[in-house]
Amino acid sequence: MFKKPRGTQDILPSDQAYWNYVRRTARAVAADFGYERIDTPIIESTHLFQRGVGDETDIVQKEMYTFEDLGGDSLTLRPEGTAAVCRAYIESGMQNLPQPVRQFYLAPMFRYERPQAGRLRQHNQFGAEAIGDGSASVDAELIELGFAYISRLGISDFTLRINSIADPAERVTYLGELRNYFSKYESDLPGVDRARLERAPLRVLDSKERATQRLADEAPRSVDHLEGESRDHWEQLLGLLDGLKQIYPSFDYVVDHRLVRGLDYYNRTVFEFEPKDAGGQGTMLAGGRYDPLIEILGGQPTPGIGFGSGIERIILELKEQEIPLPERESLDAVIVSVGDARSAAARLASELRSKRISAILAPNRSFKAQMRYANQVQAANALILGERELESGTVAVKPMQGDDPQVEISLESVESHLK
RNA sequence: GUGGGCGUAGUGUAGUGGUUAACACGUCAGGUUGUGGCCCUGAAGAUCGUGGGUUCGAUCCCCACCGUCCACCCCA
Repeated sequence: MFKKPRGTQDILPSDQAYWNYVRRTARAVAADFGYERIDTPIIESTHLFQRGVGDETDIVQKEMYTFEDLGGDSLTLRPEGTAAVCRAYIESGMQNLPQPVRQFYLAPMFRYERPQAGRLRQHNQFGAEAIGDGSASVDAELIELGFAYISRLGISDFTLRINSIADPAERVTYLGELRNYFSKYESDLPGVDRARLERAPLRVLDSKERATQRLADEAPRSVDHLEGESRDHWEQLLGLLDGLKQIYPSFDYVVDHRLVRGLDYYNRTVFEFEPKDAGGQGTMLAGGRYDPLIEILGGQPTPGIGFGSGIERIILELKEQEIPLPERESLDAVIVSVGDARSAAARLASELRSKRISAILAPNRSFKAQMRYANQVQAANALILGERELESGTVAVKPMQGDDPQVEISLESVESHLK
């Protein structure tokens, strides 16, 4: 028997209501903020991710679905959305559009990871990117967008954490201090963190080890190393976020000096939304500023900021919080036929559909079974067509949901009756 | 990639080293002649994840693989 590849999922009809709800909400919120949709290819040149995401990152080093096509080019199933959106920005000359260019995407991402709940090899992201404006108001806008999205979905009890990881130049000095600090306690550090200290000192900050966490709380803070513009930027952002509290009563944030991000291209603002009772793979939405990226990819120096949000994780949280979905679309009519009225029933079904009334034929079974079927599929009405109705040119309309009585109406008026 | 738990009909579970693997839900049929939802009866549906091994004999014991879940790693 064939099975779906490891870490992939069928989104069955029974789950589509969640997907529709989330995607609809994402599109609506994006529209409110003036973000327009962009779709980029599922495959990109491998080089784009090596350059954009960062050659040293885990994503590039060990999680990409990379293959050589028949022409000998190395292609990769996109592991994240930002690099491709930036590529499109450069390639399509979007610097000639009014800045910033606001775009969003709803798209599948691929990473060769070990699956877990909330961690898949193919997952879908709602992402938003604002490119071409480096001011703090854009940072606040993206954070507000993320907040609005999650809130409008009905999710509550989540935390927004923010931090600034400074500009690359400032980070050099900061990283030095950080390394010094942790080196003093090297003997107290668990093995994993000693290794991290060498490879990615920032990562030591968000270690899961208790001992490290205590040390990390007292570690030098990147926000204390901000200078000039990046300091102003940070302070403006905090002011803007405080302003959001006036407008959205439930808006709140915490500055978390241990928040870092895994992708190389981030600078300054980073942020993350996660459920309060977050388990291992809890992060619902995360992003940050990536001012160096466009230039790294060969464009003019252009600031940018964005976030990605895993739809599967959002849906897990919707289920966790038992958030009711808007009513799902149901059939207007199931047509039940008695005796040899079946072809007339088929014709009636077609006529209704041509008038955009949803209608299906009950399966060719006993009358009782057909009625049961109409009930099972939760149709609004059963339309009964038998010899009696054929003779009088009518159809019996039986409402299936409430206790309204069955009525007999002429074939011609069925359409208006159901509408 | 590391460590650990789990893997029995569509779903959720029970069960045993030895003839026909159980229950619930779901599905289908029937409970007479044209009316669903409740109820009753019956039926179909499982090579007990896959492949090896131990044994006279394995769904049950052992190993490997696959899948899934948890923690790490990483990240959305």
